[in-house]
Amino acid sequence: MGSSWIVDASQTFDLDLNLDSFRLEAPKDVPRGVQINFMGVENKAPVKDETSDLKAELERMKEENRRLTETLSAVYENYITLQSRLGDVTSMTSEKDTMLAMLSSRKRKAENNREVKSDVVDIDGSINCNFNNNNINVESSSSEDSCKKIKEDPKTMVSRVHVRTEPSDTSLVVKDGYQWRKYGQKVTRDNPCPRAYFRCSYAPACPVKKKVQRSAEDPSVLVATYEGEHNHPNCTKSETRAASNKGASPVLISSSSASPTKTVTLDLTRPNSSQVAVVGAHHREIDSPEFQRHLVEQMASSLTRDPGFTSALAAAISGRIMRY
DNA sequence: CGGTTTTGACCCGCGC
DNA sequence: GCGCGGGTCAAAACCG
Repeated sequence: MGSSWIVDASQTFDLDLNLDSFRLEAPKDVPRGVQINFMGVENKAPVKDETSDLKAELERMKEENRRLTETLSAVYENYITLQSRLGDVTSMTSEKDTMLAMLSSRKRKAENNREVKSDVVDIDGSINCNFNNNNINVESSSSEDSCKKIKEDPKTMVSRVHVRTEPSDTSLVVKDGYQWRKYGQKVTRDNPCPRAYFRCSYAPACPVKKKVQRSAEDPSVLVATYEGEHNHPNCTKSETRAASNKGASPVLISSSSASPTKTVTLDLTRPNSSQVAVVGAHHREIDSPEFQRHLVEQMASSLTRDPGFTSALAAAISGRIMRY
């Protein structure tokens, strides 16, 4: 594993989840029919009592906020530690795979061109981890791909995205913020699952192509291979509308032809995960406002699409209302 | 009605 | 030259 950058999304936007900031308990001695406001301030209370109450409340909230911040920091550190350990373990695994692949490569020289996945993993030493659904692994290479056209044109960028989907999901749809038109499907020799061919339909002149096929080893994993670069801006809305709720939703990290290798691993399934670890990506791309905006959009859409998050939010709100 | 998907046919490069 | 396999074409079907 090479150098790495940690992008802390909390640097760009604050998400204050301290629900205790919105205390809705009514004073116990408030008679029925008396209207109170949501700040817990009784209109008829004397000014001095009100001030002291507010001060006490403020101090208590500060203390609670401090404790929550410490807890969050501890969780974040644990996350980073686990992430690095996982990276170590998987890189060791990929090194072992490299040795095995090298030993067996001579025996199956004729099939080397079809061993794209393992080759890319060997060359990149990338992480191929799957925490749970929607976990994504993006691999990119500029010249190591087996595709002949790519070898003829070394500037053509090829990136590979691994998307874990629901086992019941049989569609070959990978939502990546662009609008695609399927132009072919083929059953290949080394994989019983058909491979779908897509072109970017947002711009007729856009040279980008996408191939999507289920992994032969793990049918719940979709492997999307992107060739070329989009020559137009993103079109998230149209893609979202066209793809509806079907398909997995990775984050597309557009790759420049100059970067030989790129691995991006995102875990969008944790509602509290505000950290994104980007390994081996170009710093300028991470710093770019477009990248960060896209990141935030994807995080927000991931949260709102998550039924668990929305139901928990609804339960929390309704619980507060019922208590009140 | 226009855009998308499906699917069989066709093209092309590679290995034997 | 021939067969094989991956990639593309294009007409028909489908859908909103």
